[in-house]
Amino acid sequence: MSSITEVAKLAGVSIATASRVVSEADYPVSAPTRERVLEAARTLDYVPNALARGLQKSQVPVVGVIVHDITDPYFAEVVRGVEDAAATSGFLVITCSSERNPDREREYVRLLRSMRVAAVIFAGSGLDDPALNEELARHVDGMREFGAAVVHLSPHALGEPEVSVDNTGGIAAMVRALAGLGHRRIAFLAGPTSLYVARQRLEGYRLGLTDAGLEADERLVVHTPFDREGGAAGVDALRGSGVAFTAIACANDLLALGALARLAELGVRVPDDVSVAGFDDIAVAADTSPSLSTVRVPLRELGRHGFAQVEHLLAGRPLPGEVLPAEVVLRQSTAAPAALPAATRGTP
Amino acid sequence: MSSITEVAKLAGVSIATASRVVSEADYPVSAPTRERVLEAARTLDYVPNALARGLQKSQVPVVGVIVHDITDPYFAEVVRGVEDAAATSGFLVITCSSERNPDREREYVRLLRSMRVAAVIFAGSGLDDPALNEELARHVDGMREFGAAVVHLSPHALGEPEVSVDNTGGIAAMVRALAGLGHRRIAFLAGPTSLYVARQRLEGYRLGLTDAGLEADERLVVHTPFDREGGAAGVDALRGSGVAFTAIACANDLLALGALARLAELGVRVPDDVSVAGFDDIAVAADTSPSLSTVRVPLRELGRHGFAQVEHLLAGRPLPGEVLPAEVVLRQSTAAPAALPAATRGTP
DNA sequence: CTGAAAGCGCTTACAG
DNA sequence: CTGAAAGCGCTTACAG
Repeated sequence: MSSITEVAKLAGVSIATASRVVSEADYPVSAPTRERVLEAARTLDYVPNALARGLQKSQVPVVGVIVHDITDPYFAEVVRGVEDAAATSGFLVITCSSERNPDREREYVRLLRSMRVAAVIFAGSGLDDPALNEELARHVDGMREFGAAVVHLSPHALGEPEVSVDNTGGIAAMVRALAGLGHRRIAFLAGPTSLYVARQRLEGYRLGLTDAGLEADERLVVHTPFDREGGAAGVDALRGSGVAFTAIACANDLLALGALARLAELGVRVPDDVSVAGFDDIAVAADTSPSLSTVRVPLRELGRHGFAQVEHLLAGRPLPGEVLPAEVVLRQSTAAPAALPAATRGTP
Repeated sequence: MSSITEVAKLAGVSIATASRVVSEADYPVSAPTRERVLEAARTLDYVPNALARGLQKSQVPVVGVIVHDITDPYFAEVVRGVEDAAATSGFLVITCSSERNPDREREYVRLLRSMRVAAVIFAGSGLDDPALNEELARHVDGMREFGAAVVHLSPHALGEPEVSVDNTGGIAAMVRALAGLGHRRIAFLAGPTSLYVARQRLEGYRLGLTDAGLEADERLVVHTPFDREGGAAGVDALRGSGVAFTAIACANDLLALGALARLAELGVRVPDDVSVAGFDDIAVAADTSPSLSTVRVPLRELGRHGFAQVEHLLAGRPLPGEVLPAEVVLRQSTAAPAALPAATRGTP
């Protein structure tokens, strides 16, 4: 693997000049000299050493993305958005599936620091874990100190996210849509209590209820983990409690998928017996049967904007905070409640 | 951010000694000295600079994974396996969604080379593109030359994959299973012709047909891209051709998902009117309705074994090539063909 | 067991 | 416009 020294030698110039040419530095080099260096680099198949350059600059063109789990379609989509934007700028993307495990998260941040990555994007929501957050704050300060950009894509303990999605408004809109179909008893699979994003969505549920003039009933709110199993467990909890409901809004699509599967097992028809709605609009939401009504969140966009913010931060001109819109998408899993007299359907 | 120089100073030793302690070098250092260095590192919150170390060693503890698309559940699962194994060894994982685009793939490999990553794992299958493969071969040679490990997880132009999955055997087993249910006319959505992995699976289809004593009919084989849209298009092509079939085997789950969706739109009942089977067993396969019969491939395992191979390669002791088993999983999307007299059902 | 020194491959004031 | 030289933070023969 040839180094800049060899390129310089072949071109008959100093390594300083060679460096200026190949690194596209903003520094005058005569056209013929430049051409000779470029030619030498080409014939030697020169690939600059990013580590040497990074050591100099205390920074490599790499962005780390901390996600809950890359196999969760939500995060895969966000990471893809980051990747696409990053590729355009010659940045590489490191994915870190922390499983929301403080130890794993800690370890990943440590490794990213040791790599002197130019930026870290926290794609997952913050956990309400004071000890972890304190340590994270230390690391984040440490990273910013040496010039790294830190960007959050969802609510967390350390401040406002730089880019995020309208969680509260999105869920509220879905609840209003369900109310608009005639539902009065709308249950909510709220996800874990310890996650800030889940709290925002729960707030959205309450807001939607208020907007629709419906009364809140805490027995209709079930907390479970944010996955398929949680959705199934939520359905069981709801049915076990004996409380009446005609629709289930879910804080994310994975919960809705789990709920759909469990209801099918139980022989409960969707949407005939109960309506189900998700949140996120991951790719499979359109492929389930019945297809899932949900709230579309521009996830890839979220990743792209996250990286855009990184670039602005690195350039010293941070963009103002940004909240991406969420939009209700009604598919087959929601309908007017069966028990309702036809006349009242559709009037909220 | 403190450096080893400061640690050495605080501990009152040379940087050589400090280095030997913090890098856990295999070199004798007296216990009390060691303790003082460790103590100093702790109080200074010392995080070693991986770039400086990597510059020395011409290698950083990072593995790049080239995938088709991280939002494709197949690849997300493989990457997760790599990540889990890598984390155990203190390696970070860079994901590169190349979209099977030669230019993107080229550019990613170049960036990975410039980063001096310790290894590159090609998770996606090879493309039959001579120009690209020639260039890839050059890069791969270049990487191996400076000590990087290169591992392939599926068939490609440059040789046998180090770790892979029994594509041919898996599809053949599924075809035999369908024949076992009584199907005689089994169509095959084969994916793209230019992908080596698709060719292996097509071979598996033919093998399964032969095993079951069924005749091949080329009109039953449809080539489309490896995604949902391809599955829908495949169904249309099959129906448009007017050829008779009672089952559709698909070369991957995404095709099957697309087929399922299109059949539902068309009012064709699955499995009553036609059986559908996939390949890979991605997470959603169990959640569709009807749930998808498929071939389970240990994807996370594939990623884990891929990284294990990387470590062995880096240690200079490559593991022998390995083919992971694939296993038929029958769910709701397959059944005996309706037209068949009950007496003959189940006998192949 | 300990340390002084060279060197990994770049970038960038500084001098010309 | 060009180049000599210092330095980024480590590791590792080499000498003691």
